Amino acid sequence: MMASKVRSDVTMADVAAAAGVSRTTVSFVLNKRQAGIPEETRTRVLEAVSTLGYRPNAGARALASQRSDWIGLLTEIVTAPFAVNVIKGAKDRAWADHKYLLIASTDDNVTDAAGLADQTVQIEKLLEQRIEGLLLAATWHRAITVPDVAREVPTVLVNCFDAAGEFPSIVPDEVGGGVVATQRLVAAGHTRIGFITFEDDIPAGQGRLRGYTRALEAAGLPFEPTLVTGGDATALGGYDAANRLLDLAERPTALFCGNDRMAMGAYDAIKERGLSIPGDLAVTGFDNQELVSAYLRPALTTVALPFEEMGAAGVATLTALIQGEEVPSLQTVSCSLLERSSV
Amino acid sequence: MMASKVRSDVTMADVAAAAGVSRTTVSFVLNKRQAGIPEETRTRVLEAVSTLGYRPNAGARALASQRSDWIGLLTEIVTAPFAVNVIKGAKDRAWADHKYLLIASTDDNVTDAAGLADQTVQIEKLLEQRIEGLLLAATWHRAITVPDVAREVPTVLVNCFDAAGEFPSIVPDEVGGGVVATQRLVAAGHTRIGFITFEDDIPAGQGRLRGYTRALEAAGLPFEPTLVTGGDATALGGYDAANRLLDLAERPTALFCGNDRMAMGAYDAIKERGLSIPGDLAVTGFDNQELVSAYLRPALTTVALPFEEMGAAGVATLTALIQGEEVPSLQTVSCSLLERSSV
DNA sequence: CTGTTAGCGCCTTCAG
DNA sequence: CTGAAGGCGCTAACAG
Repeated sequence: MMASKVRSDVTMADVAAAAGVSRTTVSFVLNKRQAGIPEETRTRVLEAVSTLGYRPNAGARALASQRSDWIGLLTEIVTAPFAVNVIKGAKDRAWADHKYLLIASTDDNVTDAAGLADQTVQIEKLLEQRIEGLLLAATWHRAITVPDVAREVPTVLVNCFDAAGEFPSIVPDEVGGGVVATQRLVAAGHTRIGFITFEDDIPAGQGRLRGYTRALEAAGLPFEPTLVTGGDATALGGYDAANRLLDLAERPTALFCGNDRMAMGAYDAIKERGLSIPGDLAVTGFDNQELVSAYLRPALTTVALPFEEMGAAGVATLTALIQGEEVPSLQTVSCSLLERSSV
Repeated sequence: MMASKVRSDVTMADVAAAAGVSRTTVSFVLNKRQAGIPEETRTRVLEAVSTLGYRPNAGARALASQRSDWIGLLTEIVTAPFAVNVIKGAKDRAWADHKYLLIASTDDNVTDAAGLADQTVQIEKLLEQRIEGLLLAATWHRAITVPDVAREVPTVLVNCFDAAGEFPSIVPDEVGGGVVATQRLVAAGHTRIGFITFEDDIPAGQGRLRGYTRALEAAGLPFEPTLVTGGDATALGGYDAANRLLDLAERPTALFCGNDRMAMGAYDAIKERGLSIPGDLAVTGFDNQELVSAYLRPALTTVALPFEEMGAAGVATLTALIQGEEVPSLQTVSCSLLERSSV
């Protein structure tokens, strides 16, 4: 099997010739730059464009106009696929602004030198394409080290932030998410609510815990340290932590799990004791990793991370930055509750 | 917060001036086109490049050389994130060939008109960047409708195929995967192996079933229709199907589940009966959706779909096609068994 | 081995 | 309202 058709090579000059006008005129009608071009000329040009199958050459346009309309997006997509919605949000918002996304990806959740080097190379490639701005997106909310080259162009951080606070960033409202997850349980009448947190000290853990305590406080419920226990962020970690909570003399009637994977493990612990969800124990998760939460039985009520919105906000912020506007250094996007059947 | 640094604007002429040579010479050392340039000149140029922070302008280069070195990749990544490894494979292979990936994404598993239109627009944008070839990647193995514009440039299909067989395509070896998943169970000594298939008639279902029957045959085991049952491709579908199999008078001692989500449901059905995995029932899945398979308890032995390899094969095939070589119209990439703890 | 000379396809003043 | 002319940054013959 071989390649069939070759790309036509019609240029603007061809269109001009076919329409019997100058290249300037063609450029004007295509870019809607000049107001008063006779309708008749306009349609003649447009017809020539479509019959010849003319397609503007983005590279040439960028060269001449010194504007590429490209925005670069570097993401660690490969390692934590569920964050791809950032791409969707960014892409849609960019298109609406007549900007286009150049997506590059990194292999790793880099903190090490090799990863930084890889990122640098990727960004350089993006820079060679003369992107007007750069979006750096992480798969999980955390502090990152921004490669130096990123400074060559306006840069916005999505789902992450730099320790120095040098770059504008967009992050999820972990605290607010913790509040809604807990409130849902409170609303269902629970007063002894366990919280399974991460043993690692990460922004998600800190924020969600704070949300939990705030919601308790707002509801006039006491905070009991024994109801909070940590584990690693996996199903096994959740299983162990849930068992600890279920072993309590006065065991909780509801569990707020730090993430969906831990909730997956908690389900096992609960079911093993012959307890039912949500009858004996109500459960809420966090992250809405659909592969997990939607297919658990019963389906898990959880809090969705606003990846799509963060992607869109990233582009909007970047666009403003490119135009020299002032932008907030930290934006927080709220997380919403997804009601399913575990409460 | 505002944008800080502006991108420098050093051009090749600047480098030439700084190094005291002509632009041609700079171009030669940068592109390694001319063999015998004095080491001394070379280093002088390279130094100028780095002190000035020169960065080649890809657009200008493409314009002059009529080669963009870009390959377009259109994927439905957003809807089925786990297939992102296609990107990784494609990217790595492309970089090795000094080609770069321009990634675009579609919102939907399109078969409808709106989706096709969206794809068309995306491809056109890619074409304006003068990509030299196009990769169309699907998230699940199936027949797709290729937008007409794709014909303007060499195109290869990844994890999908067109009904007319007009485009070269790369697909997973579902049959082979079905064979290894079944064989693993046979190797563990099982002789009554149930198979949970998809009720929808899709390539994955057909292939995996064929693999199951072949493996049985190769092992000299009888094929019993009652041991094969279908359901929809979700945890619930797997749960129901597993229950049906477990209700059999002479129940199977092993279950090959059509995919990991169904295996997730099967686990529930098994555990509810107080049966243990793999003690009472061994289980294999398919797809290796890590969020599920790695975190199930016990971790699921499953078959991994070769996304990364398919991405790489796609780029390799496309590169050949671009160079006018003959390529096979259908390539099948083998699926490998991932041993965990459920057998 | 290095410099000169043309464009690549498009945009953009500036005249007409 | 439309055309002519120059140039964006780079590559590629072709001389020297």
